[in-house]
Amino acid sequence: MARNADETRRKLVAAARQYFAEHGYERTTVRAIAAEAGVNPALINRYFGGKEQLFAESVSIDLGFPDLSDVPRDRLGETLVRFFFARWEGNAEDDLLRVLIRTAATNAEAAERIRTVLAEQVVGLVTQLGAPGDARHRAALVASQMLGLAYTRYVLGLTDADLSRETAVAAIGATLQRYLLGELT
Amino acid sequence: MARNADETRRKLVAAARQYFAEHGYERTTVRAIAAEAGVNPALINRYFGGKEQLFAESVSIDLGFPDLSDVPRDRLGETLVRFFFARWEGNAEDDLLRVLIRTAATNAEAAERIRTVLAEQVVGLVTQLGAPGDARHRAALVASQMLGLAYTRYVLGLTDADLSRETAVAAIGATLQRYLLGELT
DNA sequence: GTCTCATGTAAACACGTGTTGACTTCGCTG
DNA sequence: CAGCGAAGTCAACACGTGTTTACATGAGAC
Repeated sequence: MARNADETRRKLVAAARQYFAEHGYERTTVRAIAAEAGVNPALINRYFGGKEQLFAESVSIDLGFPDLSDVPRDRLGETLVRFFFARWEGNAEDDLLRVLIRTAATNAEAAERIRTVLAEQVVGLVTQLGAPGDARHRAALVASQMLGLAYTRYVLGLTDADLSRETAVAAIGATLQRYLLGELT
Repeated sequence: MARNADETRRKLVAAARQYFAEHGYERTTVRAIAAEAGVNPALINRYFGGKEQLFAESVSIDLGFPDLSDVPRDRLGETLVRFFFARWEGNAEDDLLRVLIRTAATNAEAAERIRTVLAEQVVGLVTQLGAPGDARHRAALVASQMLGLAYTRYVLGLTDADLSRETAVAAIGATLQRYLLGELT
């Protein structure tokens, strides 16, 4: 057994993300996480203080919006949808967004996290674009469409057969375009 | 103690819907349901066979789309959004849709239920409207937007301050209109 | 009124959970 | 190489869960 505290912590966080993403907070057990990490369950308490803290530490999130300054303003919506598809399907199973969407359904802290992300990052993006009207409203609209797409795809499990990638990019891109910059009346 | 099996079953189902809607499947306990119903926990097993079956029996769902035949075709989207707002905010706390959205996050059976509802009722509606292209795609788009709205409102807890009712009706109504009947390219 | 059986009660069971504390073992420092 | 502290192990604990079982009791039939 190689003894290295940092490595062990890293392995635990990785395993935690995977399990939390797949099963949500309640249904994942510390024993399963520890097993996946190849580590003793007691070490979760030693290093993180408990399941709750491991969750908090594992699920930090940054949407990491790309630089949109050189994107034509009339293609922002499409770009955003493509960006999210790429992000979601880049890392296979441990995406933090998925953890939160799944977990927020029954965990108040996770829901609060998402709200914070929306308030800080999405509202920020919208404000930066300088569209007329209430930036919060526009941000909430964008969130409702994007979280809905994420929910149907990654929680319900709808596939390309139900909604092909190209159709989604085109149709939802147009929607986001309007939510970001268009007329809302 | 009034002894009436049917009444007891009814009380249990009502309490179950409330708790499942509020906390999801995993976090609600049969003891809590029984307490809310003012009934002995053992009766859940006597009458339903267990927690799983009580859940299944409590959460049956029918979207109950209104008759849309006399709605002008260019106002279908708006009508649909208004319908959903009315439906969601009609019954205060025991809405079955909320149960499912929350629970599907970690419960495979609930996710399957929603998929069935979409496949049968939403695809049915779209087909009936006779729009060009793949009805499944259009239905999935509608679902992504409506479930996203439900998720941000009733799971994340965004309020009218984040997205006013009128803005939602107008903006999302226009989106649904396009998803139902418009050009998707 | 009494008998009977569905209805309701109470306690315990079996199990899985997160967590803890005492112990062992490795790796480094002198 | 010896000693010591950090890293890891093991077993048990305390608790909450869904469920079952044996028992009490009320309501309706005759």
